[in-house]
Amino acid sequence: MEQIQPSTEGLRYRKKLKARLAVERSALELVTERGYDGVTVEDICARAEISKKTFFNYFPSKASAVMGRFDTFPNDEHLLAILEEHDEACYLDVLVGIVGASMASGVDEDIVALRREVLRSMPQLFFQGQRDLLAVQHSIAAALRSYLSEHPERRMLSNQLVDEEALVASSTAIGLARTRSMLHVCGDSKPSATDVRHLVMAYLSAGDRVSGASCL
Amino acid sequence: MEQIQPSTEGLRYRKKLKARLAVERSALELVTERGYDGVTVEDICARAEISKKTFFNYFPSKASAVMGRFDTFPNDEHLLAILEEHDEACYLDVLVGIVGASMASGVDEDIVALRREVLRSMPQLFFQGQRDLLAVQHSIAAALRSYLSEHPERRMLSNQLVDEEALVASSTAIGLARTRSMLHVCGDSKPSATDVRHLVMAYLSAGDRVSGASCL
DNA sequence: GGAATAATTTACACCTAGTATAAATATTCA
DNA sequence: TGAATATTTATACTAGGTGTAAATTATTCC
Repeated sequence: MEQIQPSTEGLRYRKKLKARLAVERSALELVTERGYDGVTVEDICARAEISKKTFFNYFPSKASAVMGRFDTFPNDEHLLAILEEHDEACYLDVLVGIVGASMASGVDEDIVALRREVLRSMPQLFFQGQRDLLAVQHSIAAALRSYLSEHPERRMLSNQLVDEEALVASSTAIGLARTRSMLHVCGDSKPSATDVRHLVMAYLSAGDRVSGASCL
Repeated sequence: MEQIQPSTEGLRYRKKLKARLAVERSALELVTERGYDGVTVEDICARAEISKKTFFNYFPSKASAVMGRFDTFPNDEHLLAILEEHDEACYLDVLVGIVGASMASGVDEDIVALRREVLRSMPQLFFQGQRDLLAVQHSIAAALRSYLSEHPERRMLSNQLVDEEALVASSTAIGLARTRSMLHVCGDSKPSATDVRHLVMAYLSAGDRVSGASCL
């Protein structure tokens, strides 16, 4: 029987876990004390007692140490497979679900609570993760290009080209995932992907209920 | 009679304009040749024959030289004033209109065409401007916090806190503006802010017309 | 337990975006 | 032309992020 994860126990593994936690905790504490821009990666390294290079072995960016990594976000083939599989639901909901699930995976309770505190008091941080989300967005756009080409019946913007729908969709999916995260962190409900989509729909259509409407 | 723009003619002004154009042209040409990541700011400076510092006097970031600046985006008081003024329309449409207008202002025909070409062949670039959009988004969020506090009747997410609505709204406005820009650049229609909002609404609701729906 | 081997960490040097400062240069206007 | 002013420049710096090769550290096999 082959093991999927090369090492899921042993000293090496435990140290890794501890180091990763130390980094996340240090990052969140420092950001709480001095704000995002008042903290450098080297500050975080110093507190977590690791080198800068090790930091970047664990986290692809400064933001990811504070905001969480997209650990389990599937690679391109896997993503496509998931889309193929969930052909009963709106693909946007599927994507928003995956992005959400990959955001806070494998992090301990403590860190999740700390991060929530930090985000509640500095909601601008919701928009710091851009660089990391870009990779996610690219994957999504690529997967959708294949998927929608092969399953035109699943398209939701039939008047646009497939490439355009993929572009708009990847952007929308990330936007919905972020909105969901904001609602979850700042409020106290945990809306489903579908809930968030409905909420945003209602939000957008509320625009038509104002006096004059449609002018710009 | 006081002049609003300190100098709208004279050698100094003309040189400025020429330099700015040279930078935009150089940036777009180089990116066409080598891709965004294959070009450094210093490459652009070399071709445009200016120093790096001058580059950053003209443009707040590398991305802004390629994608366009937000020249005329109003400052916080002005933005608030605009919102107060346009009380007949959906505030999202107002914001999307302003963002769109401030993106490609004062640029010559040539550059607009070049930029369009570049974006059509490298649509990932639509997501490069993040850093610059962040400032815009902050302004919007701040303006909305005041505006919605003083005009609760204009709120569109009455079940959430004002701060939450401001957060979601600023994010949504930027998203809509980007979607509009994508549709405009990649397609050949120029949808209005309201059109885009309606299109996205239709898009989101199309998700409910699939077989199973609602699961994640 | 100890040596060979493999995985990680580290120090170090490097690249690039972006900022600050002060000297040099160009423009304006009298 | 020359004084006042705006702009550019050279230069040096900070910070995020990457690549490389040496040094640690864990594992494994005897």
